[in-house]
Amino acid sequence: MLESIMKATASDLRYCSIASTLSLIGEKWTILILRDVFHGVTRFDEFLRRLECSPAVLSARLKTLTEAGLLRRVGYREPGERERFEYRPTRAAVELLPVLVGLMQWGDAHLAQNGEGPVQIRSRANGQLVHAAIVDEDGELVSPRDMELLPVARGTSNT
Amino acid sequence: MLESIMKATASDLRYCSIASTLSLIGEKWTILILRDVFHGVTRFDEFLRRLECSPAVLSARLKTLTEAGLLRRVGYREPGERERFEYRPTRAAVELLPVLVGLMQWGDAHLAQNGEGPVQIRSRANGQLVHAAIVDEDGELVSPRDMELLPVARGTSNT
DNA sequence: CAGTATCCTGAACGATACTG
DNA sequence: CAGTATCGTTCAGGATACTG
Repeated sequence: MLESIMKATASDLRYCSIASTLSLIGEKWTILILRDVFHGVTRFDEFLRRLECSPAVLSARLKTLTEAGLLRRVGYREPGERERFEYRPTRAAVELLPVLVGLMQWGDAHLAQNGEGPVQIRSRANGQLVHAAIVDEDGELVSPRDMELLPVARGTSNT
Repeated sequence: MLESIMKATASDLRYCSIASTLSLIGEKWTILILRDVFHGVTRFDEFLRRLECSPAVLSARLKTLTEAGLLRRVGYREPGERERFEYRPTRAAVELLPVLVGLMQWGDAHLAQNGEGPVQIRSRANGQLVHAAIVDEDGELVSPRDMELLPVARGTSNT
């Protein structure tokens, strides 16, 4: 039943956007940094305490994420201190939320002891639990079996 | 504006479901294998050709994914041949689709040349493009700023 | 506090040869 | 065809010391 959800002609998947995105954020700590950013963490020291990774790795990942436009460095200065920086999510980072929420809910459902994890995400509007889903342009839910995968011709027909 | 999307008390994130899920499927080739599975790839040799990874790595990942319940091995036998196996996605794998679609659309939007990737996913019902989103229990879209993150007490209050 | 520099280890990966 | 076995390498990451 499931094998026919998507059936592609052999489009060139080496240029696949999944692979591209993973090459940017697929390293071990990167998504966890983003997770903490959405938890409100902004400062180097706090990332370090919560992630328990090495400062060198943290520094490198923050730099990559900043250069990629997922975080922006915002200067601040406590009175009498030198300028320091906070790391805040950009709109591009927010657009990764479905991925983060999707990873979380999958782990909740399949890896947590009783099917629920240590964190819930609710809508402020009505208190309902939220979840990642696939929707069409009208916002209507699309079932996996109704999804059709289409390779996009590129650089062949026009000029 | 964005920093307050979620604001958590310091719940213990080492047991975070995002981290758990990533520890299972966060290795370099795993998600790309799943991608190909949803493209209809089922056989070892075809994975190998499309992924261009080493057979040892492929074998190990297929095993992990099968043991984790994301793929199932289905025997088949061509007449006169010995039994061989196909790898097909389980329901648990289908539940990862929002993650895959989310990764793809983020790459399309932020890494592809002209904002579109080599593959489109459309709804068979109405031909519309689909995308990963965050919805509430009624299926209504939830904006990131309306999301509220709540730590779940565990093992403290009852008994 | 907010990082950078250095050294080291291990694991993931690539290449390749081999097997039923 | 569908894998397993072996070997070598590279690179991410851990530990730790250091700097403005």
